[in-house]
Amino acid sequence: MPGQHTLDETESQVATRLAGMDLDFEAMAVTANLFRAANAARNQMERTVLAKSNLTWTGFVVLWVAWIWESAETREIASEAGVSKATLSGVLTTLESRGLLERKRGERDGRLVTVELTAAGKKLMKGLFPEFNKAERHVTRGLDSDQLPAIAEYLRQITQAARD
Amino acid sequence: MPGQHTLDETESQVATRLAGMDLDFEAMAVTANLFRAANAARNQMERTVLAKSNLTWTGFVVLWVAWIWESAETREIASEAGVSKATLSGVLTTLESRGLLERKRGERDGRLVTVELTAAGKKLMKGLFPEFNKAERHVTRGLDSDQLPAIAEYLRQITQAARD
DNA sequence: TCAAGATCGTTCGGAACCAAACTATCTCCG
DNA sequence: CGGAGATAGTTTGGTTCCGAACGATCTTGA
Repeated sequence: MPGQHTLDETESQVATRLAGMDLDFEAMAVTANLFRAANAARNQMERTVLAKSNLTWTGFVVLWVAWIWESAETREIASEAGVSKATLSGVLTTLESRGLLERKRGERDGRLVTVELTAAGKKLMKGLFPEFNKAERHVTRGLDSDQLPAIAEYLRQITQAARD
Repeated sequence: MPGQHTLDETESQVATRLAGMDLDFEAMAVTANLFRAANAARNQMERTVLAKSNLTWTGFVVLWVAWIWESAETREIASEAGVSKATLSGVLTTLESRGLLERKRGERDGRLVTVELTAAGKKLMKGLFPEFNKAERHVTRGLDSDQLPAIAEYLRQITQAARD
């Protein structure tokens, strides 16, 4: 059955294929598995939690940030959600047209736009987030729970290092 | 200067805002930081390594998989790259039109398509990958190097758990 | 006071992205 | 054989995504 490789097969093929090159294989393994893990977790959550509410990943993250902060400026949201301001602009239009949030021009500074969830948006998040959290527990269930805080900290280090 | 929050500020706001709800905050911290880290690392690498070759992230990953396996079937590539077959189809068309790879219909099985890098594609990857690996080292530089294998293993566990 | 520059969000063009529908091919079994 | 069903990749339609260019607004300094 050619066509599907296990993680181990892939990594040993990588080692063979790149043998002799002056590379940091341990750093490579960390980043490669970082992307694999993030992708797999995202796909899983999109399928099991978000699809039934007809939300995209980014749409959910945007709602989540605005929900957590009660009201957020767009540049905050873009930064937290990890998308460009151009992308955010389109996503906000989509979510606004579905009545989940509202844009408000800044009064003190006319360039700014703040985003606030509508009642419908708040209700959606209130119902959805516990389910989302269940999925978060699901994808981390293979980890020793004593280690979770340490793992979160490792990931923060990567984020920090990647930001310059 | 409102507009930028640190990681700590964000996490403490989350804790405050969701206090009292029955949630697994440690699992939440792991997944939230997983996505932040993957995003930050990806953006960093796109800017510093991929942009100068006019490659998208996915384009690079597709080339990388085909390069590592010498020749790969599209379903393998889609699975390794973490994209749908529909997406892959479009990306392959883009890369093929740029002369970086070739599609070949399977001879034994006429449904299959295998992908192989052209000479130009191989040359590109050979020059690019060491630079990419430097960026991989850069984003992991905040981690204790003794811990790297263990961290890679944690991430494999997440990938595994998210796959069902 | 008022231009020059900085900063913000939107728009534009083109690539990436997915689910669902579709075409082509293969496999299985009666 | 030969049709029913499974499997592979492509197409379609609509959203997300980004960099670059753009207008609008604010800030700064002469």
